Amino acid sequence: MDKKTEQKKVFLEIVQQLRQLIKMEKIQAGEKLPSERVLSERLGVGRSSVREALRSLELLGLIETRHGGGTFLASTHKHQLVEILSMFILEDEKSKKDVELTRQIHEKEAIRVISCTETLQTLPVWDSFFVKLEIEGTINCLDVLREILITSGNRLSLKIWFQLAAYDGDRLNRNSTEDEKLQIQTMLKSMQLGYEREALKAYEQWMKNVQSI
Amino acid sequence: MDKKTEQKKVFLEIVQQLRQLIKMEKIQAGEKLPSERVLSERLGVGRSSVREALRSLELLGLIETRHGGGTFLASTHKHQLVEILSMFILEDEKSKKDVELTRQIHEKEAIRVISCTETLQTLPVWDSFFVKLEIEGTINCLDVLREILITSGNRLSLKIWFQLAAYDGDRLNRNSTEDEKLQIQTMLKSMQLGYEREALKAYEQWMKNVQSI
DNA sequence: TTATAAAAAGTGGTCAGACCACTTTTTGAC
DNA sequence: GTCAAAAAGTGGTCTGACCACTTTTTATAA
Repeated sequence: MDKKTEQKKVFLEIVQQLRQLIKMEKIQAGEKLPSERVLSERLGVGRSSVREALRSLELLGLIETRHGGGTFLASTHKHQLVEILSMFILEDEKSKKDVELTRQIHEKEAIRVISCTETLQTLPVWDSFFVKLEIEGTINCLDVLREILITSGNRLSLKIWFQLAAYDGDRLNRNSTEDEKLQIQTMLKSMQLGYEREALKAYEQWMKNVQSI
Repeated sequence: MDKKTEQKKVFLEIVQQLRQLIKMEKIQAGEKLPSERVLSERLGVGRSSVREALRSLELLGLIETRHGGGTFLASTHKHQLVEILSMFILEDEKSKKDVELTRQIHEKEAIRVISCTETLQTLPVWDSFFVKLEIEGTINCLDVLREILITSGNRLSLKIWFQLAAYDGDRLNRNSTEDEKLQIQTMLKSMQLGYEREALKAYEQWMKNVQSI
């Protein structure tokens, strides 16, 4: 017998089933979920149990509920989560640092991958960043990193990065400063030319800059 | 008026109040919380509302509940946020290759960190691995990697690695072959001496070996 | 026909009560 | 003093009810 699953909490199973349902019905971000009453009937459980599962997911920011409107699959998981986490979990600096370091682990690896792959180096998107930097003089830091992660091609790493950026990326979701402009340009140019170590060096300089903000 | 807060979700306020209560009563990790019925009375809300808040905190791993026993404040850092998120992330990410690559991202970074930190290089655990390899001629691959991840000191990275290893690490949870013995020894020795690149090279050779198994 | 307001239906928010399963505490017989 | 039975305490779940709010439908007036 599978003793590990047979004693699982029921409301956790509901969470699982909800995940399955979302997958089966191909519910996209922002779209509506079945109502609580419908869910309780379809899953064969009481409405209160459904609500316990939904409230958990809401606290995680995975769904959004509108009084009288319905329940919706969240487009961006962030809202209360950061608040709750900082309230209970991320109280000590060590945890915050770990989130930042782990996010950077994925960013550095993406830079390495791109610097070692010619087909990724020559993508037009990097040039478009240069153009934007020259014309507007600045660029959204998070946009640059997101593009790097996307380009690197590891979708799982990208998903993890999204989660980490949701906690830690506030300092990055802004336009770059004058100092950063140079570091970003150096990093992108090195990446394009396949200079892995130079790209990483410029990235680390950039991140030092970010820390002081 | 503070219109932003006056319309907040009630169950979120209960979460807040619970936190206050924990602080006020100086409830330590592992200690018991008031029962659901008592809480609903003290907070002036229905028991189901209390439960919705408690279930949310349980999903985050901040509290533990024992059927018939009570609700207890979880010991710190036992939160299963990563586990929950990985449930949602890994569920629809079927690419085994991405899981493997991402797991290796974390392993490589851990090797880098140790190779650059003298206090980590000189830990006796590495020597114990050498002794075990010489006496028994083999060692559990997963044990070596786990120790590396633990030693690197990034608890979040470690948590993510555990999840990835649970999906992908079956091939690693075994004793090393004769070929691998050399690669592991080279990797560990290079790490001890601070030879980052050599350690990574040996690691990558090792992983190539793993793939063919 | 179109526009608008009223009514109805749908949905989340909350509460109260009931019953079950399990654990802890108390009781009482030995 | 021991130990088993009974009682009390507690979490787990379901049902039904009512409220507040939103969306849809319907009815009325322009």
